[in-house]
Amino acid sequence: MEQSIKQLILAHSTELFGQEIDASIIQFQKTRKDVEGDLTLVIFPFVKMLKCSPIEAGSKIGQFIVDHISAIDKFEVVSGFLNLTIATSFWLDQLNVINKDVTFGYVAENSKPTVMVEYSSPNTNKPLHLGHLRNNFLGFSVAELLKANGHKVVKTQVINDRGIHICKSMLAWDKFSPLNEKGERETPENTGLKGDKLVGKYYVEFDKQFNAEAKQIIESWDNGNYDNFHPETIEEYNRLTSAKEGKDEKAVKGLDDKIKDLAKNQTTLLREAKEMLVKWEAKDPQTYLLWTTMNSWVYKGFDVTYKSMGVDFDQLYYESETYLLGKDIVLEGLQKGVFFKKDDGSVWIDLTADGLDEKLVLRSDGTAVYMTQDIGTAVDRFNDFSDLNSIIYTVGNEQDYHFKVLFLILEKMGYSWAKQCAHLSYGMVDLPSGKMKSREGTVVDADDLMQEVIESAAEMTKERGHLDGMSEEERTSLFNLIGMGGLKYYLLKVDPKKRMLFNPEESIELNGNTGPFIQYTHARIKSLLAKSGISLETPIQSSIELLSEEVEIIKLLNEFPSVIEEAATQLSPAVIANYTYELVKTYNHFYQAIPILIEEDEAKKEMRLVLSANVAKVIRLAMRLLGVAVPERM
RNA sequence: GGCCCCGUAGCUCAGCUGGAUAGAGCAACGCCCUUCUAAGGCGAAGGUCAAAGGUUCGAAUCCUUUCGGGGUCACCA
Repeated sequence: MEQSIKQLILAHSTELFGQEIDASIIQFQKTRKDVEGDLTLVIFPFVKMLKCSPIEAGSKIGQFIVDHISAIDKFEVVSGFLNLTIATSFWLDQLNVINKDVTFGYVAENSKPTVMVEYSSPNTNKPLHLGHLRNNFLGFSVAELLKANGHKVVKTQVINDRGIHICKSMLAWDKFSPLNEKGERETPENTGLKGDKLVGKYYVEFDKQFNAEAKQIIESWDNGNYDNFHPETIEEYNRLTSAKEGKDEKAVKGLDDKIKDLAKNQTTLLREAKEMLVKWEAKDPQTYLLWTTMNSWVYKGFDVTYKSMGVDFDQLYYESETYLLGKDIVLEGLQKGVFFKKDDGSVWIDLTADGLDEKLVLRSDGTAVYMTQDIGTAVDRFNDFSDLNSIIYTVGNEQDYHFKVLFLILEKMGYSWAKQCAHLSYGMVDLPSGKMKSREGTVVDADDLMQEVIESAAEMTKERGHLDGMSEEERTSLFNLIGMGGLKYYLLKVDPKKRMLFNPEESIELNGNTGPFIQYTHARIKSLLAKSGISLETPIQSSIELLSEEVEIIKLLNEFPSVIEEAATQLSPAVIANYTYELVKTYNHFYQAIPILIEEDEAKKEMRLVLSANVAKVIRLAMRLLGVAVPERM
């Protein structure tokens, strides 16, 4: 509709304004709810050209549109805004079109280039937490959005399965796990613990012992006992200690942290962990066995968590398999002169000309760093998928700098696809108590949270739900659907880019802008339709009069395709969430005010049922994009 | 300190490619279930859009500065 008006004005611009006009000055917006009309044209840009008042200009253009487009019934000019009223028959035609389309709003699949969406990408040394939930729900949803917008999508993750952090858990398990009566160390089988939880337990244990050891070292330094330490270390300690003199609290804390780091580097535990990493890189059989065993526990645990989350992956990448390729590419780049080597043998890239720093890409001992493996993984992916057009990395915004550098390196290496890569950077999830810190035990475990949310949904649904005649199995799956739906919606309704606050009480709310509220509306419509027993196939006659409440709904339904497009372009599920909430609120207002089943006029009743059915359909299609299922009853 | 992000109602968030009187939810207050699921609806209340300048017919939205919060600048990942 906007397009046809635009074209009309452009085609007759000379006639109307005495000159050619630029398309950009034709600006439409939604008409305010408190004035009459469906579509508003902003008149201000035309005023100068016509040299008359906004009212005169608006009237002239308005009359012209009404004369030429039959679907525009009338117009009204209010202080520089031309409000156009669209004929009800137009809206009814739209409703019929929407009604016929079972995947209304979705673009035909695979009609656009292939996109890879990376998300989750956990370390294999500890269980998934609340931050991962935001990441996973976001990544999954963005993948769905891109599919609905016509792209072919490959969902992936890279598993950070190697590195010093993994060795820490391995070492701690090896050293500290108690033996049971059979002489076995702790395993998921003999403890009943989920694999990722067991490994995480030892990661925490490592940290505990490690800190205790560092503390002891600092104490001995404080007591003037410097035996067994390198003179340089002692010198550094003395330098840092004396620097504390007369400094404020914050500066002293910073220096204390540096002293702590210094002491940590002297611990036997860290030294042993480093030795283990070297052994691992040398493929020492015993270390390798321990590594594969413990990783397999973690993967089993993750699988359970992913299943509860309702997310999946088409292709997995393991850092342990891509870091070598990364090293090769760095060496290739060194030949090409993209990178340079320092005296100690470490390899760097100089990005100062791009306003960034020098960045390490290979350690002096030749081992890979984070960047090395990310380069390898990216190249690996484009090798694996010949039709791949771009990669979207769902990673927290604390890594903004890393990805800026990564994309720049790939570009300098001459990969044509480098410019297509994007970092879907999302904000951290804060708790009311502050930031989540795994070391301080303030993380919210993903499994625990999901379980709590489902239990809470069960409790509240038993209280107020409509569960008669439902089997135990159906109930369980309903509680799950409501609990998880609420959690996903809660995490996705906020703009991904923004840091967000996770309030445990709000996350299980059922009222207001929540997942269950939307699910409830869907269930209520389904109940209505079930009772009606009407066929929704036959088109509605366009002669029916529409109430403003009905037009409002059709208008919103009509926007759905462009909402999907916008959400996909912006990589923002929040756009979908906000739209759906708006639709549901508008529908509820209608539902409350207008009789549907009890309407005596059959044609009106049928139209309202078709309208309701399509609201339910759009709710379902929209929620599917968020990974949220909707129930038939609740 | 350099660079990046953020600041909208008591709280959590929309609105940001400039357009009409800045919107929701939660909390607090009042009303509506012998009409279809009240997990709902209606009403009232709540704002110096961090502050100050600038651009513009018009600024929450764009630019500059200041203040406040966060992130990042590792031979960690």
